[in-house]
Amino acid sequence: MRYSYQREVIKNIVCSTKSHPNADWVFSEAKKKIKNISLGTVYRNLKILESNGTIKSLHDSSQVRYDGNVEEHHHLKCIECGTLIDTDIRSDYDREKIIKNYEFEPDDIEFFIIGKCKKHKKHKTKKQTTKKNKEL
Amino acid sequence: MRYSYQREVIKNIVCSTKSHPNADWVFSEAKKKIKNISLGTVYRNLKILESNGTIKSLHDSSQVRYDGNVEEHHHLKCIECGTLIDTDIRSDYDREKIIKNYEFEPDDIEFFIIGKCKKHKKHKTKKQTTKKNKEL
DNA sequence: TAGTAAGTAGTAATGATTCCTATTTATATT
DNA sequence: AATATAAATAGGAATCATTACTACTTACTA
Repeated sequence: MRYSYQREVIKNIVCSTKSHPNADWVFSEAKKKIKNISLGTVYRNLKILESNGTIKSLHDSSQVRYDGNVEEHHHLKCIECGTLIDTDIRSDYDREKIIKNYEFEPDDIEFFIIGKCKKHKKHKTKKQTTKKNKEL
Repeated sequence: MRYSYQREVIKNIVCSTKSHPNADWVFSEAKKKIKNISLGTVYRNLKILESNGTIKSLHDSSQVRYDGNVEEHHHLKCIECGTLIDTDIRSDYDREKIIKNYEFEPDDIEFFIIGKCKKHKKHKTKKQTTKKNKEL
């Protein structure tokens, strides 16, 4: 594959944030470096970088988000604000069983815990419930 | 909520298939019963049925699919054809740890094993490799 | 049986993504 | 270094899933 400055910039943007950006955010960041970069270029290169294994894609409800952290890790997804939070949770499954029972060739997994982040959850956890809170 | 025949038909369509249909397929099935039903009605009612807990939604890369089976179960997703296959795999995580470490209120999980279904995988499993195959 | 608010049909609008094409550019070759 | 050429880009049009809008219809209430 031929070198492209645009691709280099896009890669660096995705790989230097933990914010799981979508194409549009990458586009507006890229414009800061390359004033006339086009949105199509951003989409094309994000796909290339993904098939490269340089970045990963996460399927949000209505859009694709990208992650520069390609180490296996999973996310918490807030139903209120859509925020994706990196976690260190592990998720194992019986790979051999899948191959045998479903004649399926597993390649990767996509695991989200859906719920409410600290900004949007209703109840405090027990740990946070202090005497003061109880008195209210 | 008021009764609606359209919603009833839509519910029955989703709940009587294992094909994880998208809105468009539900629409074309619904038209067989209600000739002038509108696509907007299908979308609106699918959302209502989901927030009801009557059906669940699955986020495909580019569209939303629905599942009338609301029992906890996960899916295999073929990267080649997009097919979703029901499985009996379990996926557990440490709920208390998530609550404590991330101040997150887990509500549900979304777990996909991504790979290739039997129609699209390249290699046969050991189980399927017979003497005959070896001789080819 | 009439009133009314919820639901619908039909269509326009939106938003994310892909496609198209003339132009530019990285790089291999002379 | 100059040239050829295939890959990549910019800019804009097209597509596809989904949502929004609005006048009309209908389930249910009093």
